[in-house]
Amino acid sequence: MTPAPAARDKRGDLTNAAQALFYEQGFGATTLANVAERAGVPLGNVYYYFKTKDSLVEAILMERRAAFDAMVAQWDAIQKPKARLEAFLDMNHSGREIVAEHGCPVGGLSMELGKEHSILGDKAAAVLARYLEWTTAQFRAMGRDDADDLGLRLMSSLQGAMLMANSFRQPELITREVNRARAWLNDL
Amino acid sequence: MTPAPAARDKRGDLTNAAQALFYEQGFGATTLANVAERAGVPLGNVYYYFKTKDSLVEAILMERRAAFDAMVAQWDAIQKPKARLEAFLDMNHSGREIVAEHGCPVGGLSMELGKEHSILGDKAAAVLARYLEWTTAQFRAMGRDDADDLGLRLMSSLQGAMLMANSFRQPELITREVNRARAWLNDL
DNA sequence: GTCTATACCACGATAGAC
DNA sequence: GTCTATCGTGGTATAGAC
Repeated sequence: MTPAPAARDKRGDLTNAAQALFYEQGFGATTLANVAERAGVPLGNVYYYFKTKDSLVEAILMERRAAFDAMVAQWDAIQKPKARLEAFLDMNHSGREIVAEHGCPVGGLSMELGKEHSILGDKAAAVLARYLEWTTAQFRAMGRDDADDLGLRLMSSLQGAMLMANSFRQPELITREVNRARAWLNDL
Repeated sequence: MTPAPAARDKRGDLTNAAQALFYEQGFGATTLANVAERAGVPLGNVYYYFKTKDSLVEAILMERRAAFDAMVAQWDAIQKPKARLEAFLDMNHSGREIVAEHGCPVGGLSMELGKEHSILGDKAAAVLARYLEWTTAQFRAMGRDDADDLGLRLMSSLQGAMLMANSFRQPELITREVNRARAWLNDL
């Protein structure tokens, strides 16, 4: 048997590079040459894996959805719904530095792609909707019949805090809002 | 005396066109040819008024600041600070349809320009900061010494609502948040 | 001040050898 | 599957006649 020669996952390298660059610079400002370079792949070869730039961002949206689903799988092992939401808040808080630097990865893409490019914008919004559905489900599990309202309020306040934190480059604004949300959650 | 031949303000036409297009399509996605066409000005002539595309967006940022200052001048004629904030909320509510379609004009520019283009991003953030300063000043006039916190909370919740409303194309999300803010304001 | 023509470059995407 | 070379388009910005 020949020893397996550490097969390289070029497709994965490309989505990783693209994910980071679209997040840091935006979709429009990032060129496929940027992505290829960061992934260590020649430009021409990108097109073997992704026929267009659009299909690349679609792949990233799907990965983000999958990543969130994986987190959800962990959180759903927690007994109490309130504790699940607290875990969700913890995650939001732990990302505060990066978010203050580059904004919310999902919110940012949704905003950019939503302008003019309506097909891709809808796909980004669908990822955001998934976050919203999950938070709403937790409030419902808590027995609240205003769960829709509460879920929206939580997501909306976090999005607002992330936008302000990003505009002013102040991660503490996220800390503040997360703490407020934690207290609010306990008083419900 | 020759009758004044309805002098045309080309510079103004250009900033108006650019304002609308940057808002609808984003800064990066809008070409100077788009702007020129919408303004009814030949492409080459744009450069007589604005040396670069960047200087055009800077001019727009200044106009937005001036427009806000003009609103503020009206609101400041209102006696009670709480009523001034209510007027501010009314304005936010009245724009809900357009905001659901294209997002917050200031927040959107701040987000887009903040990515990579840090100089312009700061200028956009400065406009947002001005909104924040004004709301904070109203809470201070109400005698609250947590005015900083309250001002931030108001702006942040509005930004969050606008982002969600835009992602999902639902103006009612803004109505909801504005109503909540109104009630919150009364209970303070 | 105005406008046409165009330089110049960067990008997305393809062709085609290996 | 991989990679180089390149096409075609469309963008910012300029030159220079009027």
